[in-house]
Amino acid sequence: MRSMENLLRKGVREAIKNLYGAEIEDNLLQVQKTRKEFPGDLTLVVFPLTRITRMSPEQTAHEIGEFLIKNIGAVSAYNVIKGFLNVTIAPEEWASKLYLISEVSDYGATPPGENSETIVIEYSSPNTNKPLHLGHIRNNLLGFSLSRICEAAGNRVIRTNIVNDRGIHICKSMVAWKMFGNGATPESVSKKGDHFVGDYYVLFDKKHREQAAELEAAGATPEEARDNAPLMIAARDMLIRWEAGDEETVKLWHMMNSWVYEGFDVTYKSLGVEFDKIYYESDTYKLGKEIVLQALNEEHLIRREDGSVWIDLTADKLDHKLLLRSDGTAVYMTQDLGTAVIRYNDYHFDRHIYVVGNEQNYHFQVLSLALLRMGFRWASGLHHFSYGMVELPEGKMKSREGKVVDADDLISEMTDTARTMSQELGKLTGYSETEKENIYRQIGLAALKYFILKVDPKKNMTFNPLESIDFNGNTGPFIQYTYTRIRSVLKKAEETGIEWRHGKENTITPNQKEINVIKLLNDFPAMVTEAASELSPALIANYCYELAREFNQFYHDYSILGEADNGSRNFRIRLSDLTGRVIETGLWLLGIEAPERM
RNA sequence: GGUUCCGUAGCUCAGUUGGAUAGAGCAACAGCCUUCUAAGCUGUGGGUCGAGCGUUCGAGUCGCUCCGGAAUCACCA
Repeated sequence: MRSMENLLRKGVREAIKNLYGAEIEDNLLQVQKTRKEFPGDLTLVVFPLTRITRMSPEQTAHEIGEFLIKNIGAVSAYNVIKGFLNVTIAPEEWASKLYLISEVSDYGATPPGENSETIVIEYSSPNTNKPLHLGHIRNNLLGFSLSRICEAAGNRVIRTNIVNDRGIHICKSMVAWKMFGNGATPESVSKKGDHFVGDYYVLFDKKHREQAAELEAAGATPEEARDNAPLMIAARDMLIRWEAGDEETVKLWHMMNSWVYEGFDVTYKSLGVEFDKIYYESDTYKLGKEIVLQALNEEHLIRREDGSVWIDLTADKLDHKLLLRSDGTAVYMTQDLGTAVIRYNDYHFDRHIYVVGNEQNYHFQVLSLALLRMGFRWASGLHHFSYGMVELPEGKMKSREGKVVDADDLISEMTDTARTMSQELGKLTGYSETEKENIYRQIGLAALKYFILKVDPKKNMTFNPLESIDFNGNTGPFIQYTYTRIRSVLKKAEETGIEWRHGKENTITPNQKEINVIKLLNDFPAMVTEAASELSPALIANYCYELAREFNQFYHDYSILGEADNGSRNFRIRLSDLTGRVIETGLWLLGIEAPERM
């Protein structure tokens, strides 16, 4: 549509010049799509022009309309309603538009060029003490989709993950395993490694609360009880030994982390997300400390009497923020400083996008400012992609209390639902069980992914585990279904030996349903660009839905292969083919697979 | 209390730099399969866009003030 809009803009510009002898500013030239209730394709908002024309909006619109009809070939009709000039583009123009864009290879994607940016995207960032849950799913899907969208918009993208593999929370599951595990392993109890370790994290919390309750009953304050419970002492003790490099502790840490990684790999694989480079906090926190100490020497920071190191951000309306503890150990911020510097040295990125929940808005404000203050100018390219939380009807998810929607469980439930539905419909005859299972998986995941990605990332979303995610209507499977219909038509066309690609009839006058689809197809490249600049997978998701819906109407009202006129039939096949390709690309940008049949 | 974000149909969500009579899906009801896949298509009902004031020819969209919800403001990550 953009190219058509530009055509109209140019025409209006000429009209104003010829009729009123005036040049017009861009912001007064408002061209938009015509709303469905009104006849026409594009609408010029005339109100802003009346200042120049010195006539009523209606009169202005009529004069410009007349001029367009006479001078712009593509414009076939116009009408005026109030201050709106609705312009109809000749159906033949849409037809030739389709021929044009259907010949473009990788339609919608821009290859990297001179002006391409290098963008590092960090997402996922799990803790290695518990399995992934629905919140992580949102993070992973957003991050992965963003990476593909940025790539399609012509950027070089590096997908990274920072694994939070050290700290007191990791030690908690280690302590619990050591004390209550009796040497069990994921293999010995046949449990996925991340779930296995996560169970000990939950167990730690349970036992710790029991101990704290005992201490409280014996007269301790709640804080004392929490801090002095034997398990908590053991965890802190283990952290100190870990930082000191104690051999036995480090060995245990390696072993338990490797269990978790094996589990994560399975989940990442079934979610279909990937990374180019994985960073570990245990590798980056030391550099963070060095950077802070160096900046301290250069007088960017403040050292208090107790030895702790701070940055003063009151000038930026923030607070004083701790960068190193009084005992010299690192905090969360310290390691993020280190990670950012390592990444810049690795990739010299133009932009660095952190896909992290909105609970950490403050943290990332501080991170950028702190780096800038320390003289790292590239830190202006840091961007916190802040997304909303996924909540349960009863509130926030809590791993420690086991109140979570587990990622693996949810994925397999989605597959189960897809299997049940598909078997009821019974359309997969001729496929092997393996092929069928793969399709169930694709459909189930599509439902889940679309459900999450269609929502504006900024907004918190509620997930009710009791209400299943839909497979009909505005859903991922609906879009996939449209794709399979198209594939089915194209396959049949091929089997029948129709050579539709050679047809380039210029005599086609498309009907309204066809035009509606072409308009949307024509929008696709602009949608990808916009989704990249807005960082919004939701734009792509909603676009795909709209396209699928529009195509289904066309599909319902007209026969494609049954069309008697060969030119018209070939045109419809071409339309279907491009729609299929755009849907496939659109879904790909969302990380959703497009099955041939379902 | 400070800062940031959110509030649109019973539910889940769209709504482009301000533009026309605020749109989808789910749920409810009524239709459409001897024709390319009915996970589809068509129709009906459902709204003081949290409230008010302001800016404007024009406000769901911008500004201000309230109301409601969330996050954050740790020598936790």
